[in-house]
Amino acid sequence: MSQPQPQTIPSRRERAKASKRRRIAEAAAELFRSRGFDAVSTDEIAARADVAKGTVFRYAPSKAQLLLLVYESRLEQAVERALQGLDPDGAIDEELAAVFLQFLRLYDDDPDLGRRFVREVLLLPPAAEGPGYDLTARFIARLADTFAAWRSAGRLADDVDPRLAAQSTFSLYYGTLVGWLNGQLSAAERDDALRRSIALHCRGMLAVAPAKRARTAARGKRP
Amino acid sequence: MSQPQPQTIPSRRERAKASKRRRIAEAAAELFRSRGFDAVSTDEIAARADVAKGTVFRYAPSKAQLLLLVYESRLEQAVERALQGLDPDGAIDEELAAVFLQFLRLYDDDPDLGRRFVREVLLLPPAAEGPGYDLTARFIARLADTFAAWRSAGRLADDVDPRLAAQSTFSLYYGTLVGWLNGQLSAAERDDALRRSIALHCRGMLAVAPAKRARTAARGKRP
DNA sequence: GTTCCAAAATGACTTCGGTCATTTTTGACC
DNA sequence: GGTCAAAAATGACCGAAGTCATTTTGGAAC
Repeated sequence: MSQPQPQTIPSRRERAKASKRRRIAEAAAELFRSRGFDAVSTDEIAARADVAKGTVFRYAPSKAQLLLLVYESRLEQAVERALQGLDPDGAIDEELAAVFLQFLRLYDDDPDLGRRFVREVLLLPPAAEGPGYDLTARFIARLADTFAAWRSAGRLADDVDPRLAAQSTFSLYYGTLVGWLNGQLSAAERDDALRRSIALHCRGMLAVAPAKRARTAARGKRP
Repeated sequence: MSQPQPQTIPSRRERAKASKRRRIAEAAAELFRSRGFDAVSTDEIAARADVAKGTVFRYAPSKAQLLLLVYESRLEQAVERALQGLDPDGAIDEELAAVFLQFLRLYDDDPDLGRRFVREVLLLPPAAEGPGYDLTARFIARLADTFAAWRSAGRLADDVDPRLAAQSTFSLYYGTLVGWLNGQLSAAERDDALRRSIALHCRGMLAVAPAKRARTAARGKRP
């Protein structure tokens, strides 16, 4: 991706590390999925990955962060797939909905684990370091580029801030995701809510067809 | 509020419970604020509240949920104040921004603790029971009523779904809150981002002044 | 005042996440 | 092969969250 992909084979040490990371991630994924996050101890994960307990904590700073290992690759793939799949000429609201619907589907197979992940990791690691930690931030930046392109093509109003638009759209997605994970929305309602809220949001951003934009009604003063 | 306010004095038992709840909440609040969530143990909280450790867990199912006790009353007050303060004739985007800016200010005094609260509690208690737990859901329902009133007054487009509009606006607030708590936004940027994203969102919902609404451009087909 | 029971409180105990001093492995250099 | 320092792995240990069998309390009924 951004790595220049060195052709040299990584050292034995690097290979061993990669292997351990993978084993730990897989052990955690399997155990979490079969028995649930809380019911699995880090000792079990270590045993299954065939490493000592302390080693687990060299690859993830806490049990919660193991969820990042578990979701990392799927998330990265989903981001690539979604952005790649964008049709530059498609209706903006539909394209955006298509992107985020893909993200929602990531959690379909195990919503409970998804909830833990969203809660513990995606939101609020104060200064988490490493690869794919600010994955969200990087995605939003790329989405902002897309908005900028749309604007350049004259499809969005000139006064739309691409960065803000990207952030806002993500917020709408996130709110929908949470509503579903919390059990307030069924999967179908969730998809519908996402589509409609994005469509609504886009309405204010689209370039008006030929001439004057409808002007805001009722401008009051705040006391 | 919704309680019919029984005039009879609560039984001794009820009074004792209320007192304990208050003592626990206060002890937790003071300790968390002075030393931070992680550095405080539940034993200390119990000692300060002058109850046994087990008692703490009768009033909050986990340490994290103590944060709900800590924030509960401030949150309820803020909701009332914010909704009360709404000017029905004010500009819709500005009124909404004013409401949510008040919520943001709740966390100004201790953003770290706020982050813990938002992370642990506001989001994702699967089936939390009791008073003020679905506080968010109830607030959104009331906000939806406000949107419905605006629409009835002809100030919003007829096809706006009040419930969805309320949910979406809340999502924008939430996203902004998280961005700030995560340190990506300064307090000033946060306020600005909130105002602008709400304004943008409202643009698509406002009733157009006199006649035809600008029609969506470029309708593509999804493959 | 006595009886009785359900609700509440208690604190010793268990379990598990996370640490860290010690040991082992790796690979560079000779 | 031998030496050495840095990186990685290890697992005994620690502290604190949360549990639960037992005790205490409140108050209703008599």
